[in-house]
Amino acid sequence: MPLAAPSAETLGFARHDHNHCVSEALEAAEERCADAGLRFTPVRRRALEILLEEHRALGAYDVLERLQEEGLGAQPPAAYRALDFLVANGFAHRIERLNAFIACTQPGEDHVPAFLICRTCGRVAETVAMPGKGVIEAAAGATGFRIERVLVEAEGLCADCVTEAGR
Amino acid sequence: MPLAAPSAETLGFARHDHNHCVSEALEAAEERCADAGLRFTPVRRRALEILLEEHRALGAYDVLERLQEEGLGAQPPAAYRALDFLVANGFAHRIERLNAFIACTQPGEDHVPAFLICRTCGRVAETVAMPGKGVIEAAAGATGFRIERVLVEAEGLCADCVTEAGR
DNA sequence: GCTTGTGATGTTACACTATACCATTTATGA
DNA sequence: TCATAAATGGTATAGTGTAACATCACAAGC
Repeated sequence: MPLAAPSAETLGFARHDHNHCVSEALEAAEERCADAGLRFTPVRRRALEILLEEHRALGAYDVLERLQEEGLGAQPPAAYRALDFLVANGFAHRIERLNAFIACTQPGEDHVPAFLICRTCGRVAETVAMPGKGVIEAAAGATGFRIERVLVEAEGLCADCVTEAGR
Repeated sequence: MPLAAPSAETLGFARHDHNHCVSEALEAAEERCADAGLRFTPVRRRALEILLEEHRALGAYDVLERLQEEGLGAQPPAAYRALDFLVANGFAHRIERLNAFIACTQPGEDHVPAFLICRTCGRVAETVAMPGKGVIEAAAGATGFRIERVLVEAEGLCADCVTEAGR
């Protein structure tokens, strides 16, 4: 990520103050866990921080590797447990297409997340599936299917990579 | 699948003549391959047939197991190659949520498939994401992201399992 | 303070999913 | 018929995920 200003990186695909974005998200998570009576343990906190550090999806083993460097859990279950906690409580999402995880950019709000995955640079942006579940609800309703969770993932090229490819 | 009539099963979640549904799909595939100059080899044909036999998503190793029984390829690559061919040419879809494959119920037509996955009985129905890619296009457009493929998968309970659970 | 129960963590071992790589065969067109 | 590309056969291994059990830490109640 070649950028001039040290603290300006890309959120999803838009510029923003990343340091601030990370610390703020961590504090918010801390607070929400306290309110909800959830234990925001060191491994969980660090796992979230690792995910927040980049707007890419990281594999469980990528996260594990970094946790290991700091003596926080050495085996796969450690990473999976922390990640499962984050996903279950809305602090992170699992990107099925990539078998990977990414920090949620709008935790706390109840939403149907949708992801834009750049197949070239690997960056991922989270947005919201516009009409919510509406997309598929009609079809589901007709057959009596009760939707509990919807997963929307789009694959393609981000603006930067489109430009790159156009040259 | 406890059903009275032998040839009536469930397409997605709706009743239909399954034998007919299988043979028709196979013939259609045969024809489309001939037209497109694709080679519909025995392994590929049989792999599609295996998928068509049930309206569930089968793992690559499930398919492999059945292929082995008939001497059509013994190693994982055999199954993955056949499945990749089917997916690449629109005869089947990959369900990311399940790391599994399912026969396409509307081959030939250009569509954005959406799946209803019952988390209890494992059956999967294919429908169409109503406003097509529209769901996510707005957000994508704003950031200059160029969508190439959209994946929509809903998880929940099918009508039968809702009834079951309600008891 | 002690106990006790619950949830979190540590650890081993293994199951499942997927692909890189190279050899061989088969079909197709020049 | 030969050259080429595509398909298949096969080995080995990489990558992803979890079951099962032991242990530990913490908070609630005695």
